[in-house]
Amino acid sequence: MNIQAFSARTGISAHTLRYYEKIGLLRRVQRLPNGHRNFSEADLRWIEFVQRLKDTGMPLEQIHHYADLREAGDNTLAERQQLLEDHANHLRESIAQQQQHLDKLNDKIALYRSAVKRGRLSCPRLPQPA
Amino acid sequence: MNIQAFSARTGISAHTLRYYEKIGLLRRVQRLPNGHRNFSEADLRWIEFVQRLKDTGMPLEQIHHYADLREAGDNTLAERQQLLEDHANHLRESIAQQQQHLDKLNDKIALYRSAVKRGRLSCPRLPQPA
DNA sequence: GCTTGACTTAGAGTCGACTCCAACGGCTAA
DNA sequence: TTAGCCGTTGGAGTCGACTCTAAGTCAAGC
Repeated sequence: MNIQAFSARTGISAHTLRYYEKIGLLRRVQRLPNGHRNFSEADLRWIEFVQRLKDTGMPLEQIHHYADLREAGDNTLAERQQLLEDHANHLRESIAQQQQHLDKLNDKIALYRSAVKRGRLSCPRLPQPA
Repeated sequence: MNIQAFSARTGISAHTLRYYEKIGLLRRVQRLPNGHRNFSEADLRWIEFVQRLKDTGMPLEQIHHYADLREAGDNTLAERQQLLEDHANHLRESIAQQQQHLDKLNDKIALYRSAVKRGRLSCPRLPQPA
């Protein structure tokens, strides 16, 4: 798979893919005799996992660390598991927080809905004069 | 409330508060005769709302736009409502997406759990030789 | 009167994550 | 054989959001 095809399948720009290889998120990408990258299905599975970590807020540096562990072999399994569990815990908390934010936002929207009907936002403390 | 007290109550650094005022997220902050800022309870409520928008992924530029609308008065109520509803919809989708990511992550962690017991990650296709 | 410390400003620097640029190579089609 | 692509590289530039620095003001305490 050349870089354009891989870009199309991952939704990551060719620029960014080269950048990821440069900083070590993608490693040992095969090359054709002319020097062009030749991405594999394994690269695809890996980059999809990288995307998941990134999309859930893990910094590239930490993903890089995970890649280091992965490269180091089976004696880093426990550390990788720990890393993923910590990340999953953060994610759980973050989702709960976002849900709270959403609830509050919906409260505010409800205020706006009735305010738009009245044409003003402020809610007077006292009944309007007759 | 001086900038330190306001910083303590919001969790936003004094640096960042000045920055927010500079870029127009905080407006018409009162000053003491010596030029020091004197934040009000209304400033507090506003900045907490700003934090909520920011924490849910709204760029400062869009929050700035909301501040513009707010400043323009009651004839922007409908537009503000729309902006918040759009944002709430994005947030809803984002939460669903994050939840999916979490589920997949948990699947992977489950794999790791059993892998750590075995001491290797790969799952052989065939039963082990006797 | 002098130091200390919190505050002020404009503007520069940092950081993470891209994003682009210039200069080049190799393949194909006219 | 030359034009037009697609690919390569190192390195520079951009962007959002801070974060810090330098130089200054001002009030309180010793």
